[in-house]
Amino acid sequence: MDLVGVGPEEEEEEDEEEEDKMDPQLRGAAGGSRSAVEPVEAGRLAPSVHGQVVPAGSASYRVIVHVDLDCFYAQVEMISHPELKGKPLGVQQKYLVVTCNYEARKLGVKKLMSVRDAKEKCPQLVLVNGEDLTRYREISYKVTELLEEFSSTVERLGFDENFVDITQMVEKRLHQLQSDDSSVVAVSGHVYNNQSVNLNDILHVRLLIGSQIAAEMREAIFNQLGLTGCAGVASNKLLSKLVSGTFKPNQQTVLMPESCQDLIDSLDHIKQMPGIGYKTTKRLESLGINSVHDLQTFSPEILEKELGISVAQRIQKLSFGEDNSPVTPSGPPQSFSEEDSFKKCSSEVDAKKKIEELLASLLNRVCKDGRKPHTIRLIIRRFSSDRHFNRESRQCPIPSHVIQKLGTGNYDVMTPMVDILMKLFRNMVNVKMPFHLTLLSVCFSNLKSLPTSKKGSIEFYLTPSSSSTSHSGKRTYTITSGR
DNA sequence: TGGGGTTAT
DNA sequence: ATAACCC
Repeated sequence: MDLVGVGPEEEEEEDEEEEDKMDPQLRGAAGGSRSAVEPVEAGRLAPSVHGQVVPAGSASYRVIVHVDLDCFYAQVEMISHPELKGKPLGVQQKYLVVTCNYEARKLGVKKLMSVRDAKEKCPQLVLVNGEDLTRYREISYKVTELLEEFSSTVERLGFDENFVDITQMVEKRLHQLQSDDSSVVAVSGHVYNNQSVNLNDILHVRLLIGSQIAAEMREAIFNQLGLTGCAGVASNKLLSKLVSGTFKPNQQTVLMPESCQDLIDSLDHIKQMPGIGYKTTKRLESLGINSVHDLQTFSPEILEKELGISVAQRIQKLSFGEDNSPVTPSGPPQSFSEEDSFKKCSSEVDAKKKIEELLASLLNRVCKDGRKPHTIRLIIRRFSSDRHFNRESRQCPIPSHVIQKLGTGNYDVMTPMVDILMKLFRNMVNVKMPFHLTLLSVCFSNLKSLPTSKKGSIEFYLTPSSSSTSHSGKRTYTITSGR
């Protein structure tokens, strides 16, 4: 029989339900007798797939996985403070609970709830301060680096999400399967909509292999870093992201192409479509567009006139589940920033103190990175009833003599930097008039690697010998006087 | 609403 | 420099 389904009679779903009720942290702490990921359920690869040649057009068919860590900050805090495990835990920034563990969610705490509301809902809630992102950032990059071992094409989205393009890895495994006669194909985790899987369909087989790779990724993240998360496997970023959230904590889901329409129909408002933000939602609503179906069927011409051709075409494609944007490798960060918000800052002296704090942390970070920033920016938020839209910034190049001093602990780099920042400050804020700021932020950008030229390094004075590589793989050199 | 990030204009 | 998007 060529059709191999993932039927409800197979025990996968029941297994998932039990896992859902378990605390992933407790399970991890219990001695690791269980895997972090769901069991695999196997079916024989259809004979017809064995000899199947990869169709020419399928080069454009990608396999993307979206990995989404469960309540990331709360997980990091529970790893740092194991005594908090099992208790309802919230991570606090100023007077907000920015995220919380599942114990707290069961008791009614939501993300971005005010501390007052959260304590009211859940008096036993334990709160830890999460304003210092250092540990979160470190662990976040460890996750990305782990995923980069699977495929170098990893794109970060925030601290807790990654997209990985595994098309090539899937192709490789597919060829192995096709040349190996005893091959067996299994799905790992859920199939969206419980759709039956057709092992004669090469796209289905690719996605199943993708589900296995996703399981391996989650297993590696759990084993090496002690973190649990969800994964979604699909043919593009949009769909992989949407499908990763369908079974929630610590589970994974694969989307077969036939269920694409059902997945996007499951959104009950355009606001939930990644890529359609606050502003665009407001403008779409004013056009009477509220549902994904509204957007699908709306006149493209009118939409283009209203939003511009770029946004209009992009979001209308999104409404059909189409997203051709590539997974763009994030690499090292493009900028470093530190910010602090507060009730009130209304004097230049006060601002200078806060700016010095932000700068000191930033210099530390930039020193560890090794690259040098060539641009510095100061961002402020003035007191206003409209909290959202109200940031201003000034930036300028960092003078080269200051750049040179970065990373060398010898000279004081604080003083010239603070001078620059205070000039930017006075450029934005008339300090002779009363002012009321509620946020200050300093950002380093335009990061450049140290001069890659060998000039000044020992290699500049050496020249590769004619038999340029030895058996050990090391270069051999003869001494020259420099070039 | 926090404390971050990105790309496009 | 700002505006939009993401978490």
